Amino acid sequence: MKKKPAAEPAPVDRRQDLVAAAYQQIARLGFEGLRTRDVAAAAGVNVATLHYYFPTKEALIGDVLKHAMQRFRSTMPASGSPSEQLRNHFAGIRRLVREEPELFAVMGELALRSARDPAIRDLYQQTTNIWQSTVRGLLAKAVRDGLVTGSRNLDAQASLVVSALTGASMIPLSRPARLNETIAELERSLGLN
Amino acid sequence: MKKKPAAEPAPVDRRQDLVAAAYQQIARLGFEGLRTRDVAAAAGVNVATLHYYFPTKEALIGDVLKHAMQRFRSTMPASGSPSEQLRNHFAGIRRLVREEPELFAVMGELALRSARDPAIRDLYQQTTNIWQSTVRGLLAKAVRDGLVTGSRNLDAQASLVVSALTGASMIPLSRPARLNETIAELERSLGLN
DNA sequence: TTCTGTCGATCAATCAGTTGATTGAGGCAG
DNA sequence: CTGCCTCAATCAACTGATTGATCGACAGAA
Repeated sequence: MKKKPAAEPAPVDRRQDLVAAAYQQIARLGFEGLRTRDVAAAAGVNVATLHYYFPTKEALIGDVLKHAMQRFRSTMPASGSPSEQLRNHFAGIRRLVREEPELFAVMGELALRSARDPAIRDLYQQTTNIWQSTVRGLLAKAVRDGLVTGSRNLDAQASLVVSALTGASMIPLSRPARLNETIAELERSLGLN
Repeated sequence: MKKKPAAEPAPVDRRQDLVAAAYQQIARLGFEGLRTRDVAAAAGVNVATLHYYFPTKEALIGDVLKHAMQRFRSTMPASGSPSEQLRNHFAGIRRLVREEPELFAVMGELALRSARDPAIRDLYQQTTNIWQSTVRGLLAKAVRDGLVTGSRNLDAQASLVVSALTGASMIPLSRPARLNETIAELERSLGLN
């Protein structure tokens, strides 16, 4: 009665469901509040089933981590002139914060945990390193094309961009407008207007 | 043998010791790894003694929160011209990150937790609101005195400062130089050189 | 039959918080 | 001073609840 065992057209990917459930749980309650039972229940299965797909809780977290990082990389710029790409990147983050705030809650949790957990640190740092050098590369190209008011220090500019976006997206804001203001001022200071 | 019961000049403030122990524990392991027994042991007392001073774990965390926030406010600028105060503020944070990194680990934990815990949210947001408006006030004064290259939007500039410093200090950095670069670029973009 | 997926039941470990007892310092009456 | 009382502070041991993980059973598909 509680489940139709057969004739299910979409065979539901349990693995994916469990990762998604854990992801939501972390977004709402942090790692502190992550319970295997709750994750299993949210995915509509028994705890034992969770352990059928993931040997340990850590293994499940590993998959959540991969999922979050991959999701985050989708904000990386793609096409257009360098300064357009930068503006699109900023707009992409702004949109993602609005439409998918859970991602940044999870990213924040992962960022803090990366200080203690080597497995998380590797993937997290890899992602932010790519981020930083991507921004730096775009700034370099933009300067070369004479599109922005170039500073002498591209590393410093890229660091400011990454720091500001990190701080404004991953940390809960007391001032709701802060993200928009931060991005606006970032664009101004880079001469992207 | 382990303690001189009488004639003790410093009668050890247990309450303070317990808060300090919890503070260090959070800095090292996050809220996830905060165990009342470990805190008590680190303070050299029994769990029951901890509960003698703090009715619950939450009450203990409350005192840790107050301690951390008060500590953080010590970076707030004090004297000098507006632009000097801003530079001093940045230097103060840079120094504190170097000399007392635990504070920012704890601040990061509290910041994330503030999204779920109303008790933490109140104090945390109050602190960041004061921070933001202090920076904004200094920028306003600096512009009035003609000391910096003023932008039209002081709120946006203050938001960038707060976002960038938050992101560069509370989130573990993959790129160690990022904090210095961020501050340097912040000063440049505000015309503080 | 055998393999895959699922579940109810259960275990061992861990945790926050409690209980009852002990210790030592200070007050104070004799 | 001495003996008695009180009380803040402390501890060892326990409780009740929760948690991650495991086991054996069982159903359906191949």
